[in-house]
Amino acid sequence: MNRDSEVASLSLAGLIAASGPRYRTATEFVEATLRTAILSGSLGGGTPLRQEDLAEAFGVSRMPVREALRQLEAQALIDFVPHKGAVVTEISASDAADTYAIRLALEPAAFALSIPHLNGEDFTRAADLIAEMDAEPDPSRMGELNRRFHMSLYARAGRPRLLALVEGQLAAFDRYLRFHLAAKGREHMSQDDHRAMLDAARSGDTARAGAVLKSHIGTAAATIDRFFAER
Amino acid sequence: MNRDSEVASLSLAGLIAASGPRYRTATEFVEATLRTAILSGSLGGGTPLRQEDLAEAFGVSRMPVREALRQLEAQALIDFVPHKGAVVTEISASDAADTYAIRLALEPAAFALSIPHLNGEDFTRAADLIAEMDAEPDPSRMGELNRRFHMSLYARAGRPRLLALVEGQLAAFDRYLRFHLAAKGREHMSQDDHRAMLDAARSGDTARAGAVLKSHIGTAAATIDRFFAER
DNA sequence: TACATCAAGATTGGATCCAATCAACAGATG
DNA sequence: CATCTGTTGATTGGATCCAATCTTGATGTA
Repeated sequence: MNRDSEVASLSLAGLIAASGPRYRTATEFVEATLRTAILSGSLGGGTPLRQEDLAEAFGVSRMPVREALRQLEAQALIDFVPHKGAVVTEISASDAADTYAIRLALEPAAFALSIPHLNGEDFTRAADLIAEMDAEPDPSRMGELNRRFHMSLYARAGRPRLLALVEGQLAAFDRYLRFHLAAKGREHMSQDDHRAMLDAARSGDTARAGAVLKSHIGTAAATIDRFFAER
Repeated sequence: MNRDSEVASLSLAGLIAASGPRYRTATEFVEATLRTAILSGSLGGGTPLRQEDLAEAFGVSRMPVREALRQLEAQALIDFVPHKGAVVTEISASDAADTYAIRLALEPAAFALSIPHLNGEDFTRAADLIAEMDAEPDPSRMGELNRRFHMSLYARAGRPRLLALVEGQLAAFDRYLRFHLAAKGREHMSQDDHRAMLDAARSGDTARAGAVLKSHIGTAAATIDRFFAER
């Protein structure tokens, strides 16, 4: 066993032990844990993922590991290198730009479709999530809250596949959110954006909501770009 | 073996025999063949797909079948019903609307990013594909040609993940293209749209190109909607 | 010393086997 | 006659085993 694999196993050990929800199948367990580890940065880009090591770390056979890796490959989180094992895909300015281009295309569409059908309960939930984010000290939980906030505003779009795509892109964005938070200290800027989005949605102003959202995503993109440029 | 499964096997037999390209792995072979069968309509919505039957039909074990089904589930082409087997997802007006909403969001973005970098070779290829579509008598090949035409215009967007998403949506669209072709006879309408898209791209008119593309997608959506409404 | 060749190790994809779970149906019972 | 229950059959998820392929390092030679 080489050192990289040991590192991967050690990084995973905590996550595996802390596996809160109980999964229906071992494959789900492995996939969800690996995805969390990659998106949160516990498994950094370039980390090799050998099936046998992962199977041992998870206490399962190689088969659920294999299926989980396939799923992660489909989500562009890992690359398969034939006869060398899977490796966690590297993050890069260009990959981040890709994510932002997709978000910029999809999210305003989902938002516009959703706004006319949002109700009071939705607005309350979104406001609660803003408050939660203001109070949340743990940066690693920020990704989920951010994702839930955005999704709460898109939820009434009535387009399940569109929403699934958006949610996937927001999850992919988690890999970069860490840098964003690091660069912006406590990220008050985007909380202002979030409030503006909610306000616009409340008043049913679809055009303004779209403009705010695009600017929100654009600001985040610029922050990440700057981060990559500065190294 | 129940009758539905026999139908599925029979539908597949031809495709399996005609498998032109040689695949690197059995999983790829099964996945590609099943996807083609579903997208082309050979396997209609609701068809149950039992792993054992498929394994027998493909001449492989259940394992590559299982992995292929997982991939297809991730692409929303099949649903897993626990302890009942997988079934091909039903197509519906609402699902079609979902596909169109996604295309309408993603494709203009890809087009706009690509247009400034398109070169003469790209335009020639696109024009060739239009000519090919004009001459193609086989409706089942139209989907691939249509997809390649669209992708040829987006190819220079420089956003690999965005393009992968777009290509996936265009492939999903194949399931509806059959109805579109049936409704429009020889579909000269959208060939006009295709020429207009190419013209706009050639002259570098990003705004007009986007407008034409949106109208193109909107027209197709309306045709499909009408088709579903009429039954 | 550089390079070609070959053997051993590692890694994956696939096959077969086993256990757990659930659906469906027959039969009993109120 | 409706309903509940127990049993059987079907189906999947997971484990273990095997074969094929590639990488890598050692070794011999020009």
